[in-house]
Amino acid sequence: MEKLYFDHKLQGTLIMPDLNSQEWSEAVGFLKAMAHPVRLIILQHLSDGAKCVQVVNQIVNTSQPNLSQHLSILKKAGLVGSHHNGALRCYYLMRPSLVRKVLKELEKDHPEKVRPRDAVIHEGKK
Amino acid sequence: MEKLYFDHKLQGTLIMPDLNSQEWSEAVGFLKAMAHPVRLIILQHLSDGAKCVQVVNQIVNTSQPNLSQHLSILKKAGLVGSHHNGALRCYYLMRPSLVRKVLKELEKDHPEKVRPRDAVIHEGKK
DNA sequence: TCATTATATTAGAATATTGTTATATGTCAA
DNA sequence: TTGACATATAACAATATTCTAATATAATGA
Repeated sequence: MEKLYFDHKLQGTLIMPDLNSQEWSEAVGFLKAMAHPVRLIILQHLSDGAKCVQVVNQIVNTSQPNLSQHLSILKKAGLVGSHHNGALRCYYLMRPSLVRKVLKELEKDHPEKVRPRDAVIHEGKK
Repeated sequence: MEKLYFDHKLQGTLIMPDLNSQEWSEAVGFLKAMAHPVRLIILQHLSDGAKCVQVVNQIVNTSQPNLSQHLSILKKAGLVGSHHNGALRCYYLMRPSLVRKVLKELEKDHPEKVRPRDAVIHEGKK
């Protein structure tokens, strides 16, 4: 993994032009972590406030070990953190704004007006 | 795949409460499609305007068949569409607003202030 | 200390994703 | 029609992800 696909020095005026290689990987890591139904549900509920595993386990319909693994994946990606609360362990968002905004964008799934720009670029090889 | 993890009828005031099962799958599909370095680069560049495969191929550092496969994945997910332009094929965003906003959120990677809410919920089993 | 509860870790099979190589299809221009 | 170019598809090996079952750890209360 972590093959280098792209040299960002080439860029002009794009969204995300200034991310270095590591930040780019982090961004992909965020998306990967979110791209699973169980983990997206977890994030959805953590964006409503920190919760202990017990509670999350009641919400998400999967086994305890599986839930624990998914939480671990979210943690490694840097999307959530955790702290102890007695015998319990509670998780919270580490990137609350990112997570909430992405969820909101996914929510309003207005099939947007697509207007393929007329000026299509096709220079071919130089 | 497509196991059912969650019954949305349970929900209170969450982000994305109103998505039905199919819409939820679509949302996860969007994230999955975006969660790959090559595909994220493609989306980044398409968000700057429709482009033909040739041009994308100059930007992304991978083989032609591999690029074609990634474009196909993006298309199946519903994130991009394509049209012919003579012998060329051009791709454009089908969800421009979604893609751009997610990219922008990933861009400003301000490690956000995390304030785990004091009122942690831990009701345990009823 | 011992059980109990809460959570994490490990191991492994099943499945999915990825990249490469080879080949197919479609368009255009000569 | 033929050849060159542009892109897609198929087949397959390599790798990654996922879930389950079993086990481990850690805190709490009797």
